[in-house]
Amino acid sequence: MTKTPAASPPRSIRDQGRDAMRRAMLEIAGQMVIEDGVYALSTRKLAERAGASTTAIYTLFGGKKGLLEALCIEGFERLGEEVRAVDRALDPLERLRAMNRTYRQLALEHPARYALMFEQAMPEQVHSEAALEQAWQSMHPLIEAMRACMDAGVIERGDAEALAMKFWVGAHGLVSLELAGYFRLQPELAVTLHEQNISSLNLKNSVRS
Amino acid sequence: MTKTPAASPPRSIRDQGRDAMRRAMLEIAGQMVIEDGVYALSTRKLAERAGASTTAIYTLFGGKKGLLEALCIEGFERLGEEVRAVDRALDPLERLRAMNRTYRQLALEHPARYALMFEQAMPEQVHSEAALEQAWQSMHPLIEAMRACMDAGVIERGDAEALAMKFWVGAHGLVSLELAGYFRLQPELAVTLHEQNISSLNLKNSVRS
DNA sequence: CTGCACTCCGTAACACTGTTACAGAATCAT
DNA sequence: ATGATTCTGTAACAGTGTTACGGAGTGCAG
Repeated sequence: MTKTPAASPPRSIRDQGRDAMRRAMLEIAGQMVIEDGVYALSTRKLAERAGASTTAIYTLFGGKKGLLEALCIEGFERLGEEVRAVDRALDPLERLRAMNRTYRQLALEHPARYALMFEQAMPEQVHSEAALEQAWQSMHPLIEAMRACMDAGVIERGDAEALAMKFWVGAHGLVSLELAGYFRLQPELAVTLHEQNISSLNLKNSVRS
Repeated sequence: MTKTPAASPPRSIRDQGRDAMRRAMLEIAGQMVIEDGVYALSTRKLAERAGASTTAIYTLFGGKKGLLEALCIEGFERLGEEVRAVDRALDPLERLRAMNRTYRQLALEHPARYALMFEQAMPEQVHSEAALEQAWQSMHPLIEAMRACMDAGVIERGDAEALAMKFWVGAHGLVSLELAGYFRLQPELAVTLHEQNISSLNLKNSVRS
């Protein structure tokens, strides 16, 4: 029940309006989260700003949980895009570093959105299969960059996916602690540890940029 | 204003009762969080279960934020104790592994408490200096174990604190993602990555347990 | 174009939440 | 014992997510 559509392309006029409304609400909701945090996002305020009623949220998203899940998926889409958009002309290893910076920057810029994606911000919210799939998708550019490094000979050949995963876990751990405030007293330590996280990939020696 | 005491030992009868009440409420609140999640912890329900009124929470903790912060600090205390209690007779490296397992197990056992400690579960909740200090304290046994490994010659000598930090960041990243459900599809991957996290410390070769 | 079936939306309500003003009770210092 | 002070319970306020219920709008047959 309350299954979110978006499966087939919109046909009727109603569905067009419905889809537009969905997009608009998602946009506004995203803004609200970014500006004032997850807890500033209430069904009533969102409905008011969108010129709709709270009921719409239930028909469009199936409640607040569904809304948050949609926001989560959207967040991963954007993350994937941003990471993928990192300059392809860069040196492979440098590109990896740039991706790392992008990842961290995105998280620090919009902590609330990051929290929405990586923590279960709501009661018993379990990330849906769709969200997990999108998260996996957003990691593909990283795997690609890892392969490029291997091809270029700056990283020892091996399982690119596993290595990307390891790298991602490290970066996430750092960002997560940084967002929670645990590097507040020594901000530059975070940067150092990020660099270490890159170094801990099987870098072939004599490579320094 | 509303500064939480606990600085000097309780003197008057009032303060004794006050302190007992504080402990009791903290205990109950902890149970509620562990059993039904952070969002099941409401000032009203807590007051009811403790046989008090919501107002007490404000005089004892300074509101819900203060209550959560107290829970957070308590969580770090317990974490520190559990990690410190890992069998000292073990092989140093094995002890490190055991600490890792304890850490992960504690997190998986009480995810809500872990989230409380490492994510900002409430609106604009910023971990207080006291909480950060307690978090740092809870890491000391790990540093100690790291030094033991260096003394035993299984890990290359170096900055034990920095290495412990690196190790902790990796473990936290893994646990955090696991709690968020990102290893749901491949549970044993988490274990593998934890093992990798240990291996990525500067292990001297030919050491395998 | 007319009816009919249907789906959606707004109003208003319900049961909650955190927080606090106010007055009464309990405790402390004198 | 008296006065000052501090705490506590009641009740209220403003805000939350959610939903039952009618009315409005759309899409499809005739």
